[in-house]
Amino acid sequence: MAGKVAERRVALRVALIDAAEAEIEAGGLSALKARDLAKQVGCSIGAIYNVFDDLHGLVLEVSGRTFKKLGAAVSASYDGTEPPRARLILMSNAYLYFAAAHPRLWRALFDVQMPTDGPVPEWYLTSLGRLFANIRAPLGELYPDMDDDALGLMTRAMFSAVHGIVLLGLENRVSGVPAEHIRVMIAQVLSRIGPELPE
Amino acid sequence: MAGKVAERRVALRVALIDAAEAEIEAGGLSALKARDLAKQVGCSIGAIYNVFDDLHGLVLEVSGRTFKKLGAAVSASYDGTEPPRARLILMSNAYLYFAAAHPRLWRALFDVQMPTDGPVPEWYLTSLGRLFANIRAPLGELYPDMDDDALGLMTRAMFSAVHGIVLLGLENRVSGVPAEHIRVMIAQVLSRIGPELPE
DNA sequence: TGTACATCAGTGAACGCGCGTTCACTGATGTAC
DNA sequence: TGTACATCAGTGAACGCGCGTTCACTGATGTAC
Repeated sequence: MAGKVAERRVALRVALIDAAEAEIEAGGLSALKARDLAKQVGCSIGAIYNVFDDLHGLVLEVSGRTFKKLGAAVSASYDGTEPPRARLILMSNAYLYFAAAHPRLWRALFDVQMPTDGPVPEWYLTSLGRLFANIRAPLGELYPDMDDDALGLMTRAMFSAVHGIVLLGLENRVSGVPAEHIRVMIAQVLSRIGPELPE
Repeated sequence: MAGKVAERRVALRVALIDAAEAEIEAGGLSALKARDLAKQVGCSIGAIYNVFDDLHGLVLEVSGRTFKKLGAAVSASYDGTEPPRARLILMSNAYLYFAAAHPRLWRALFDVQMPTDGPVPEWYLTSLGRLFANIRAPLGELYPDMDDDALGLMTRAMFSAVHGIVLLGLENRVSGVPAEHIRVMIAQVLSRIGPELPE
């Protein structure tokens, strides 16, 4: 049974990621404490550092997981038969509901300090790329004459716009409102996105 | 000269606010340290607490100032004769340029912890109200049949959308791009905001 | 199968650092007479 | 104007706390023979 130790290592890793996720979901990134994690999974503080380089590695692991779930939620929100504008709205609503259901995990996605040396990790770019591809397709249908660069910018613009509406909508500060209102705001903007208008 | 002491108090307050602003502009909210401030204005650490309850009060003061400047920049960006869509774009660009010129002060605006008891301070609501009024007017021209509630939501939606585009655009993470590209993204979205479209 | 040894997971007290805030003290400023 | 006193701005060393991370030690697991 050469694997008994290795198995335990893996189990500890998973347990720690689970615990970190729960911790972040409950109190946000800043609520993640080594001592709490150790208590929650029933190991010593030192054991964490046998399995992770530091807490930050743990946070990245949680964020990777969150991003995958978010991508899955968005992908599952449409079936591809909808007209493009409707599809954009469906995806945006999926984004909104995910963010509303897991506000702190979602926030953590944008608050994690990315490693400063070898830039943004691979899983991040992959997940982001997948998300953007989902948005780009209907925009391509909507604007068949747009060239690739413009479409790329438009994709980022649409994502950012929806993100902004969800972000400020979920905060109490600027315009904290019920999710239903946020849904309306998204629809207000997206359902008015048409061909370019003069003036 | 009953005022000599009082004058010094005021001068110290102002110097501290100036120093805090410089500190935040240079390194973000988290770079604000009591020791640095004291060194910068040439007073002792304790003197800060003679004039402010705590560092947080100082941060609020800086944020109030930033918000005023931001509002002034947006207000100055149009003269009211432009067609509404063009005016929205002018204001958005002013917002973008302010954020790009003072990214950390601007970020601090959204990151300051608001007092938990008596909610958001008065200056914040006033500044925000003024900003929203600027946006609401052209939207009202654009959608004369919209009722007040819908116009309110639309105002928040437009602000949030532009905010999102600027926010993610200025970050290196999701879609860090030169300001010129961000300008294009804003225009792409805003110049397509028209009447509601079927489907 | 049994024994001796090596490895490394596991432990948690202790280290180290950053940093906001306090507090006992001092001396300049202002007031009373 | 001069003197005695009170106030309070100003000082900076020290407190206190949180918290990530280390490290010397232990004991279970796996390996060699």
